[in-house]
Amino acid sequence: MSARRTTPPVLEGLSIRERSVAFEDLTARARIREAALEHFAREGYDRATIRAIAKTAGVSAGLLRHHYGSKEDLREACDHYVFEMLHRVNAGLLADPGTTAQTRQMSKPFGTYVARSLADGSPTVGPIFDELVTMTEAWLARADDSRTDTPIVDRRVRAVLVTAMKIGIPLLHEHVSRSLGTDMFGPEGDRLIALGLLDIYSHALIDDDVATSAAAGYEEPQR
Amino acid sequence: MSARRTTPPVLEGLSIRERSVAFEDLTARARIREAALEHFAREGYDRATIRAIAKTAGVSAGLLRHHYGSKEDLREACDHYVFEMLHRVNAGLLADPGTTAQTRQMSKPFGTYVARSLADGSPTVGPIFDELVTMTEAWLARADDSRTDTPIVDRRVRAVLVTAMKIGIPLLHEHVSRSLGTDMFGPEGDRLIALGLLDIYSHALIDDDVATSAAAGYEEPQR
DNA sequence: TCCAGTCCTATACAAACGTCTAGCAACTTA
DNA sequence: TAAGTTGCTAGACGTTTGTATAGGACTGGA
Repeated sequence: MSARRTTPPVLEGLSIRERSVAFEDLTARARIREAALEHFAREGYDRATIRAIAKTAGVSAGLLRHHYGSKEDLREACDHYVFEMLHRVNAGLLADPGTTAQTRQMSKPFGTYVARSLADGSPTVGPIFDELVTMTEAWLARADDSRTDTPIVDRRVRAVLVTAMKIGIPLLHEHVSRSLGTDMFGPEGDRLIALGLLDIYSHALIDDDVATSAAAGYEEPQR
Repeated sequence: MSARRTTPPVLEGLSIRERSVAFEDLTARARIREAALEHFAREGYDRATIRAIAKTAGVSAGLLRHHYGSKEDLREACDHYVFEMLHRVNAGLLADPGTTAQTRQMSKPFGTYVARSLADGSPTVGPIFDELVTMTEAWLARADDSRTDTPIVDRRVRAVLVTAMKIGIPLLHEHVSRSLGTDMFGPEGDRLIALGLLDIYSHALIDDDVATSAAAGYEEPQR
């Protein structure tokens, strides 16, 4: 297939479903992993079944066990895979921050998987959350520079909250899409969300004096 | 038990676990409901089992079925119960907005249940999300009044995002608590989060011009 | 006293699940 | 050619799950 390559160089060899390489051309082992990522992200770890994943991958349930051992081992393999993928995406973004919109689109399936895994309580995704918090913290540092007053709580705390909040959106994709009137993973929903987040992040949602007076009630433990 | 009543009048007859009435004094039917709320909120619908809920309630699995029919019916009963509770809390807050800190604490178990149900895809909690969005929308209206520029997206869209983000925090309570170094449902974590949210909501996180330039890339569909 | 209804337990059942074993076919290596 | 390794399927096993049924204990009214 020599069609014009639409994959940005940053994501070379990263995603599968969205790239030019066909799903059927993958090895069975890779197909199982892709199918597992899909099922885990969409249905969660518990609802997803070995047999359904195997069926999506076009193999038997026995082969899945042959390659990955157990369901828990399969999840760990997916976690490590996504972990490495996100690192590569991140490194690529640092080197070439131009193609943000496209990479956003490409890394989306990984994002939903991470979000779902975090909510499901996967034992190995904790470091990913911590890393996202650290990235947010560095991002918040810039905002704190152009700020006159002193924040009432540590930057780390705010980074944790912003990170968790951001992940909440794909976690509630069903209700977000319904309320938006369009699929939030589609191009229209994606645009709405991106613009909405930019607007929210660039404006204060409550008055400063209202916030400080409300914060006063929390400064000392309530009786 | 004639100890000083700590329950604010707003929540009269609302929560159970945190009130003076003992869990053992409830009818079996109520104990089952309370146990189900606890298990569904903590473990999610799939991981929670009929038998475990019955054991927590101190009854047999058969009695659970006798009172509630099926697991799905039990979930619906919990949904409707929480739905009504939140309405009463909301009505009470409108009538007497003074005891916000305490009511926050009291309505927290319901909040985590709603959050988990929304993420689990419960069929009957959709309206709750829509209602929360509407409340957020009214709340955003005040912020829009004291604003000079025109928002780039509809207020409804921003309300949806803010609502989903807020719910994301209890959904990721495990990682939030770990990153915070303290249980986010404890008094210390609760204070940190309340203050953190106030700080975040009362300040812009990115510069306005940066946002507008970034938004420009989304105004027209990318090629 | 009898009877009907309610509350409750114990046990059984069918389905679905993760896991395991046996075995076949193709390819590689000695 | 023989033996070993790898990729793969089919089927069975034991457990757990939601659900169903039979029956006991208690209560209130006729």
